[in-house]
Amino acid sequence: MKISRAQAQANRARVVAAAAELFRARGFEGVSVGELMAAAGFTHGGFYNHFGSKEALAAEALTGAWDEMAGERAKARDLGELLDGYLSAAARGAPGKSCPAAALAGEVARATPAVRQAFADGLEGMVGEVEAGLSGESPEGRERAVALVAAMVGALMLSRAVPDGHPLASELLSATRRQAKKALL
Amino acid sequence: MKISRAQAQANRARVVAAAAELFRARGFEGVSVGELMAAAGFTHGGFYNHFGSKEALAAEALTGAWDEMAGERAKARDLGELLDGYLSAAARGAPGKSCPAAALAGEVARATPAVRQAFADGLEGMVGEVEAGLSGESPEGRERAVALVAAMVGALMLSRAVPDGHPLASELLSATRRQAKKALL
DNA sequence: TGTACATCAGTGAACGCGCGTTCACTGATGTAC
DNA sequence: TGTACATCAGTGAACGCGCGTTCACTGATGTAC
Repeated sequence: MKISRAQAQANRARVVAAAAELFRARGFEGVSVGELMAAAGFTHGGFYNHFGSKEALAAEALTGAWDEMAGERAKARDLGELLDGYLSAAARGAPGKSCPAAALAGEVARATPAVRQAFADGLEGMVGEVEAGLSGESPEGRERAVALVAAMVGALMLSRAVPDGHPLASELLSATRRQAKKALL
Repeated sequence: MKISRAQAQANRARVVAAAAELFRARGFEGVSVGELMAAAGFTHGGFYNHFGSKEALAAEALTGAWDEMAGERAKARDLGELLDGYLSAAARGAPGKSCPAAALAGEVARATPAVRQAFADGLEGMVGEVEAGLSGESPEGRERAVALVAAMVGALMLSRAVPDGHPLASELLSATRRQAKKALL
């Protein structure tokens, strides 16, 4: 059965959205094309009507995840609020709905150029927004923003790697929150 | 052909050492049991004489990688030197020989409890050494050390994820180096 | 507006492949006497 | 010290499985007249 063009485009977007969440939750290699299509409500065969390969979808899904993150960031009224949301137990427990960098940086380092570029574009956007949130203009604002983003991503990622309930799981988040606020606000 | 017990133990150690490097360079899922054994100079069939499963080896290899890192850290004379070595272009280009956290944190978050525990043990060791290197005793030394470790790991990992030659690739390293030294020394 | 035909999104079987793991076999090592 | 036998580290073929990808088919949509 053929489907209307508008419907087909909407279906394609459903696959990208499902991928944006599943890839973050379980990694690129941890999700099969079949699961991706099933999560969007389809069978696997139609995948290649929309995407050239699984890797091509990965790049698009990454961009989608970064866009979603940018929308979340826009809700924070200042940098302190952004830090509290980013470095929270809720974010730790919901990798599929939070920062693509904290979920996928390791795999991205070994991915195709298109995926790495999409990653860098999103990361650059995050750095820019963090810089804009820093109090007071300063020539080293960019440097401070870059270092802060690294600390945020590192803390969330390490917190997830450590066993649930391990002291470091919460310490990584709270220590980075407090030290960052002390240094930057 | 059977082998002497001492030789068998040495062979086993060769496999763990090969795994410690290959897993960091290409990820747990990116290296097959056959490649691991070949890198150590054997055929794949003998693997299960030494290890219960690939995941069991992963936990051992992670511990081995952390021990290796601790040896490297001991060479730095102070925290500044440690930062310069950790956040260097050389470290960025040699994931197989540098920090297990920056190479594997993402995959560890989805690994077995034994792997996550081995990861946390090594990370705790790193935090302890960084804390010992901080100038001046302070009640918040632990907190500062935890936040610094998060920043270091995040910066190295993100630098690798971004395309080679991208401005952020070197900025992440230098910004974190400079901001850390400013805040902590 | 109505009809005939081309298009193409989605289906589900099938492909080739590499993976982790198992197994029968080998022969030097380790042990019992 | 010498001999006979059990052990077990390493080999390489084989297993079952899930993966990414391909393909013939379907039928509603879109288009030409």
